[in-house]
Amino acid sequence: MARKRITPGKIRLAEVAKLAGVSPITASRFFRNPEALSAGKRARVESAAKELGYVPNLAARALASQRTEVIGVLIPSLTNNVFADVLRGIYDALDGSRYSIQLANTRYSILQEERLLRLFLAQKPAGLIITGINQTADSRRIMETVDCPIVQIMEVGPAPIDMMIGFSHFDAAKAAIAHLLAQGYRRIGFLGARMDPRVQRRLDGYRAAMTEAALFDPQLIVTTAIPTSVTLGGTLFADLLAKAPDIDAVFCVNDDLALGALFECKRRHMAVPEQMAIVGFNDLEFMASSEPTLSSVRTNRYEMGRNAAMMVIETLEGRPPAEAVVDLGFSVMERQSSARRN
Amino acid sequence: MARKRITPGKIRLAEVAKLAGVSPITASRFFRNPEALSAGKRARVESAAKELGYVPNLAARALASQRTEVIGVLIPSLTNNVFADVLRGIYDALDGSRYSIQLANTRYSILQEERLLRLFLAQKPAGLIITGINQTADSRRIMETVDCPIVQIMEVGPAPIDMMIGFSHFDAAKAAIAHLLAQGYRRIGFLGARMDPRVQRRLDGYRAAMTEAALFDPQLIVTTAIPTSVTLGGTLFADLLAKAPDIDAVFCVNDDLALGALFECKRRHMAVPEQMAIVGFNDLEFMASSEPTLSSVRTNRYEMGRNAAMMVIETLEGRPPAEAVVDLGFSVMERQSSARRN
DNA sequence: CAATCGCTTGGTAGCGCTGTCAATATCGGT
DNA sequence: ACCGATATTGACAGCGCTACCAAGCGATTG
Repeated sequence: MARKRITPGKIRLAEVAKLAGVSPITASRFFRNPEALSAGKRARVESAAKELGYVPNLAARALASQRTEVIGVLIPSLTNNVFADVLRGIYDALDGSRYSIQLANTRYSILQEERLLRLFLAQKPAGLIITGINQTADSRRIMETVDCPIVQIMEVGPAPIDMMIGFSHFDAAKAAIAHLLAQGYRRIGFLGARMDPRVQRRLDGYRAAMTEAALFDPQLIVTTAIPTSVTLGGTLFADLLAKAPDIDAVFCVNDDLALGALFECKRRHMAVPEQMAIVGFNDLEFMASSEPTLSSVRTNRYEMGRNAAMMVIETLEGRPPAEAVVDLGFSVMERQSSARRN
Repeated sequence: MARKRITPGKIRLAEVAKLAGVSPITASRFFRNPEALSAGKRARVESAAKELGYVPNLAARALASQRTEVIGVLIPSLTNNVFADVLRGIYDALDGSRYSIQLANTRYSILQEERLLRLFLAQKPAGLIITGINQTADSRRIMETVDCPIVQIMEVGPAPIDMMIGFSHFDAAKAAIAHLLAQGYRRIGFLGARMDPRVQRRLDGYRAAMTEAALFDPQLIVTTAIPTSVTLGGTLFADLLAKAPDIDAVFCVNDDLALGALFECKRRHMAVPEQMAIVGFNDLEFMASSEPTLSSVRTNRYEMGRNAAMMVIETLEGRPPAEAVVDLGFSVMERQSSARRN
């Protein structure tokens, strides 16, 4: 024999409908599309729901409607402040909306990403936000066949899966180097850690700018696969100085490395910027208040997250954004650490 | 008339069962409790599921079983690095398990927290991780009546709702001050931002230590409700110097403030620690590599997150932890910025 | 040899909601 | 007063899975 209802006191949609004197379907519609009801019934259902403290059962809704109101978010790291800002933007945009977030951490592995993607899509998310433009071929194929809005964030590039929001890491790095060149620096070193695809493109931008200026020298480049940290910034900077003692500036692929380099300069009693200019990337909050203040490339991370989430929502509500690819740009923040030579 | 099945090709449990030559119920059991099956059927169902690429429908499962495999996590901030580490611990602990996370941001508001709590609990989470021990009376009541493991994290205190893992912010701050006193500092300032309950308790610890040493002076305390930042650290430190120019040390409620204070010292050409000792709180990564290296109080944030998640899981699997309240302690990291006077 | 036990397996119904389509109410125009 | 069009409402069945209970089965026991 089958089970009996165990919780006879629970408030279901049927109870609300009964109290409001309408059919369950009408009550259901109230929660999904209130405009479809006549004003009278709408008010009746609303007060009935409030009186009973009704909360819809999302599992039942998801089962019956074959979709969820969950937006999947795939980011490579939870620790990196960069993603903290993006996430904050996403959460802010979704706050108060019907949608919620399912967050997963790919740990910079596109295989892990593919695994998580399959997991997500099996649950029919309402939308998807995924980091970067380098996915496995299988991931791409899966995403192209799935029927929900997808936004790739953090960078822009060719062939978006659906939508895209970010900026050009190549251009941003190139602009940072152009700034150093304009300030009169010539032997500009490069410090890179983790070397994920976006960092690689920053390296490409550096290489392009240096080559154009006929100043490129592989000796100026120090990179590692190790995850970034301030301590690592100091270590890499020491390595760079050992390889190329005559450098007059250093471009760091992120602000942690830049801060580490600054501390290492202090340790060696090298004056910044007189003996060594430093430029970071991302413009985290501390860059503007260090001593000396540190130059960096500002990226609009919060806006990126916020807009990405809004693009998903707008699409879901039938108002897809005019542009599928949004370039948020960047700005080179020129501060004391890269002041003009002499 | 009712709708027809729209997706005839979809792989459901019934298909797996058919291919495996067992009843749907047996197949269902395989996914929930494989040990209950005989070895033969287990293998058959397993290979059938793999062959068809079966992925269970979580909505249907949640609806039928009246529970979910989601652990709710309520934290006050996404930006604060402290919570990033905790989150990483939680995600790591749940990685590979059947459980997933629903994350929400209370923005340091216990009213917001209560709202989110109701939202969460209405969906019958498998467990709950909530920050701190200061909830509204209603929140407490709700949590006490709900039937799922709950872990309060970040601090320990009396009357846990269910389980608890953290450390004493009072003791930690007191130990930091004791360290400064032992090093010979006497006029020790206090810098506080945001002033959430845990920061308040750090202030209490400071006050207790200073009072015991007969050195307490309200002029030494500068606090603000503004969220913390490195820049703010510099500003508050400047305020403190204006109020009490004769201080010889400063205790900052977090490392960002400490870094800001360090930069402000450099700007004023005050030698650290000769003219001004600095101690932070949390021991973020950069504290060990700044110049000079900065003393701090190490807190075990990753472990806190990891253990909290494991406590929830273990309880769910019928192996509740021996101790409901876990004190992870702290350690005072003594570095150059608080080296002995003279 | 029947009774008992423990393990595995299956049948039935229902979890709470919504898609589909039909039915009814409302309305303006002729 | 009639017609068609539009807005509102309702009936039905089913989304995919699992709780509950019962039955099958071989082994053990008195």
